[in-house]
Amino acid sequence: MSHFCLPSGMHRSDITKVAPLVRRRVRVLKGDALFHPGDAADAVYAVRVGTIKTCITTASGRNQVVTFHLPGEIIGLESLVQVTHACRATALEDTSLCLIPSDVLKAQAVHIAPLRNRLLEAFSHEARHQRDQAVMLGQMTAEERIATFLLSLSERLSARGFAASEFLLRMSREDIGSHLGLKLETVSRILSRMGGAGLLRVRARNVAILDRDMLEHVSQGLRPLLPRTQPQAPRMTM
Amino acid sequence: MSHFCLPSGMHRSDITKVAPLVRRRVRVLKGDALFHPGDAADAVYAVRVGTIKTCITTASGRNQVVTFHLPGEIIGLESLVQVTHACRATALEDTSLCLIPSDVLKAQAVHIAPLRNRLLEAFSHEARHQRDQAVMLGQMTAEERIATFLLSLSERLSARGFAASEFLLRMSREDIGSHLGLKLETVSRILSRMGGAGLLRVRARNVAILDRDMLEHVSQGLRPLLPRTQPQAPRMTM
DNA sequence: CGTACAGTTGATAGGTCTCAAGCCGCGTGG
DNA sequence: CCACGCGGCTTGAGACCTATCAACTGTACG
Repeated sequence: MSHFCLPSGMHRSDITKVAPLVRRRVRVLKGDALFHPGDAADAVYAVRVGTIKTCITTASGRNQVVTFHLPGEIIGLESLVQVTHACRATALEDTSLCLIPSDVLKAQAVHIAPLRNRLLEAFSHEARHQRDQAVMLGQMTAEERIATFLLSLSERLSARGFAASEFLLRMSREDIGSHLGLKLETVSRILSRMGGAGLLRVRARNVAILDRDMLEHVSQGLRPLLPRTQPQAPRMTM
Repeated sequence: MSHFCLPSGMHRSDITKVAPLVRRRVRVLKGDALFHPGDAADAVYAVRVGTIKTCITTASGRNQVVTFHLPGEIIGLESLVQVTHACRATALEDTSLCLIPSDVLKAQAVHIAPLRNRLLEAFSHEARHQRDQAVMLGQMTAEERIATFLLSLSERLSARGFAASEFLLRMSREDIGSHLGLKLETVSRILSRMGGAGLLRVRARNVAILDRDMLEHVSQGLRPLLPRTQPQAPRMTM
């Protein structure tokens, strides 16, 4: 339940709470990086408009999308603790962010109790989010992962005032797959399948959720898998 | 690299730092629970002797081992932020822990800067750990996962002064599988395979790492999979 | 209008799961 | 002390899901 709403970063209200600390705005063009692995980690960011993905590269050179950051969400909390970034943060569309220098944030946290608590909460939230992601990757099928992912996107977007049931996927099929531990072909197939089953309407990167209840059932594995090819006569009378 | 040393909780030195705050000791017998989901989350624990597993149950009723907590590691950091536990913490052997009430910890953190930083670090560490877990589940094969898991155990045990290359698995094959997103049969098969290949010596829950270099190669997918059946004559001269 | 890239779809291969049978170690009780 | 039974573990055969390889379509952009 509560483990499976997978938004990341702080809540909406957090943005306004720390508003006085914001030092400047940053713009990142589609495809450009906000920071690279190895860069000095000296600021925390909040997405104002746009979308950012953070990717990590493993020792063996494989890449994985760790998180998609939507408007209102926080990036780079780790810079309060570490000196360099481990991830690469890339803009999926032209994006503008608020920048708060991490030393300012740390200095202010000494005096302001609510801010301290907010930081703890944000970290805790991040840990929970990553744990839920691990649980998802550990035991969900491809269909369950994609259903969960779409519902999470829907929820987070609607929390920011966007339409809950019709939205644009800012990321490629490959990005989605990377985030969910799947290949792009599998993502594509399952989106098509969900479209065919009437759960979604998918046209390129436009997605409309047509049957949210059913999608939730799928996300919890309560439903036999959707038909792989066409349904056929399910079982003849012997 | 640094992403794949997967210890959880604070470092060794943390234990002593917060020693004055410790209010009492707790003992949990093998198989018993330290706390259940829904229980009030009002304390943070540090393992003194023994091993604890924390499990989460998803909305669909499936269970997953989130973390194994070895001596020196921290449990229940979330209680600084949340009022109830989401996980179940179970002892894998008779275990004794230090208990620090979370309100005491929070109160002290107001005055003691190093403690504050420690808490942030611990949270950040936890988030990183969970992220690495997600990356592992997202793209590693069963062999890579198990190699990574064994190396992580070895590293964490040796950090606490235990032997690095020969240790006892406190958890069942099923627990390992649950933690790694695999079934117990797969865990068993792969341990056997690694034994047969000379990387390990496995007898029941005793594990000895015989070829750490090779195990590291396997953990990074740099090696063609170990032979599935018996090694046979590796390759005859045609 | 053609190139390039993202996405779709098909056929096949491969890894892990499932189901099933047996083995082993250990605690219990005769 | 040994027989027994149970849970944890091993091993095998087959099915299933997802990856892989490949062809093709559509679409954005020069």
